[in-house]
Amino acid sequence: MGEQVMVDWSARLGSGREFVARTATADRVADVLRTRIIEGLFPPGTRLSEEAIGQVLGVSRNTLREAFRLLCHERLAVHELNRGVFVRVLSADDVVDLYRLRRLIEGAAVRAAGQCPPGALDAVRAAVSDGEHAAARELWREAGTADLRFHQALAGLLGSPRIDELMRGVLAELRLVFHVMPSRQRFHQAYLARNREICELLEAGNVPAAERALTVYLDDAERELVSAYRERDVGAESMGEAGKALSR
Amino acid sequence: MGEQVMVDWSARLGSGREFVARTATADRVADVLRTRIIEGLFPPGTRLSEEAIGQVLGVSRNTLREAFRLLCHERLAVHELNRGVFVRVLSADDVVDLYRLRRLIEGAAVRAAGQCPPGALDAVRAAVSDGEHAAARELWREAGTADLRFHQALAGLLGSPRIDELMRGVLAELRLVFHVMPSRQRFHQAYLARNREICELLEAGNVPAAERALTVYLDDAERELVSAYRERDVGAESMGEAGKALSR
DNA sequence: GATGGTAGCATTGTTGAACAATCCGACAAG
DNA sequence: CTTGTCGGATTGTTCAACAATGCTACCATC
Repeated sequence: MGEQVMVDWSARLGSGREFVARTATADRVADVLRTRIIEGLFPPGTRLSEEAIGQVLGVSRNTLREAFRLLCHERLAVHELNRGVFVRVLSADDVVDLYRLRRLIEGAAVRAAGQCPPGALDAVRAAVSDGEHAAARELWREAGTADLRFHQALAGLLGSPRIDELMRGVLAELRLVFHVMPSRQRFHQAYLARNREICELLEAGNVPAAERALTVYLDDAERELVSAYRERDVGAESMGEAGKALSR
Repeated sequence: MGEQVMVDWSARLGSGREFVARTATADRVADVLRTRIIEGLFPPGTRLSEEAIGQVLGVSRNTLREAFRLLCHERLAVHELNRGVFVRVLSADDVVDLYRLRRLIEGAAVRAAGQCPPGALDAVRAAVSDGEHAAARELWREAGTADLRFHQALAGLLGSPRIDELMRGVLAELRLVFHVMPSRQRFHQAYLARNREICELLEAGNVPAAERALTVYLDDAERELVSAYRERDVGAESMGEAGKALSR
């Protein structure tokens, strides 16, 4: 008899558990570094010195190394033995692969939007209008994050925790790509209108049209990024090709 | 003049780079623990003691902790603050989520098999016959790994490094699920014939039929695993429900 | 008998120092 | 211009120490 209420308690208390349970320092350090990397304070290629960062953040080298491992596992950094960890610098191939994943995930999400419960699109709609408001006030940084949150919400339609985290990782990697591009503010702004279009098509239940719009969106974005890479590469042909190949 | 041959050298040497570069001990430790976990030597729920394992493997606690972080990030273990790390014990919800991911990945892979270059199905075909040979000789362990390799090869048709690694993680988690099931040998064996069917349909270019067969395959497997969980859960209701819920 | 406190022990969290191994740049020699 | 070589700087790894936390058993109280 009392059984039911106890289960009820535990279910509601469980949601607050991650609040009471403080996180380990290594996790917090990883969080800090992750945001620093994503926000561009550490440009791709930057070396993350154990001693320097450890001193600034006030943590020991051992703890810091645990955090580095996590970042490397998330592909935000790379670990070269006896040389240290560096902020990841992505190649054009990486961009292609990332958009392959996006097509897979977001495409499935749009197709699944048909049999979603009402209210599932709330987060999507909110991200769209947030982006527009930010753009109207010329807050380009906010507009960019809103753009990414739109696609995160899109992936969320699948209702899968693993896909949510996968998408988080994909978008984090993508932000690394954006930093290579000049003026990423304009880049995001150009796509805000398309976000609204996709959102409205979904609300109207027109899944095929939404899927087509999404495909065009992703194809255009990928093309733009890859061509930006091509231009940048021909501009940096000062170093010998052989040395470049060996350095990877 | 000599430029061309140098580029040639570097391209071929680059493939051997990961051979010469020894891996760090933390990575090797993580490898060992990973195989121990997925082979079932450490059953789900087992606590991984820092001192005990560190002593056996001859590594220091700090190095071991780096390895633990990796395993937690791969979802093969969970880290509870001030309590240690435990081999992950998956819930029925996890099974559902994992099969959602499998449907997404493998479904896309089968659909992409149409425009794959000839020879792309070689790995798939090899996994199928390996599994049959192993089953014929009643090597159930080998048959099980061949089954998983079949699906890994299927995902490989997408030609995406990230999806390959994602699939590796998904299958590793699933092996954790299999250990909960009694007699996982029989489980895999029953699906070997379906693997051949899917493979032959793909070789014949009949993509829609292959996709249907795959869907049935995944639905059946998921149903079987989830029902096994349900049975196990009602059998283990000796412990209070509230306590069980809070322990997560 | 059930609840609540408390002391002790084992384990984890984190740090700092230490030493070996490795990389990198500079500089000299052919 | 290439090839050794040397020294400084950084990473790889271990060890020892201490604080913080969790667990268990025991005891007291109602």
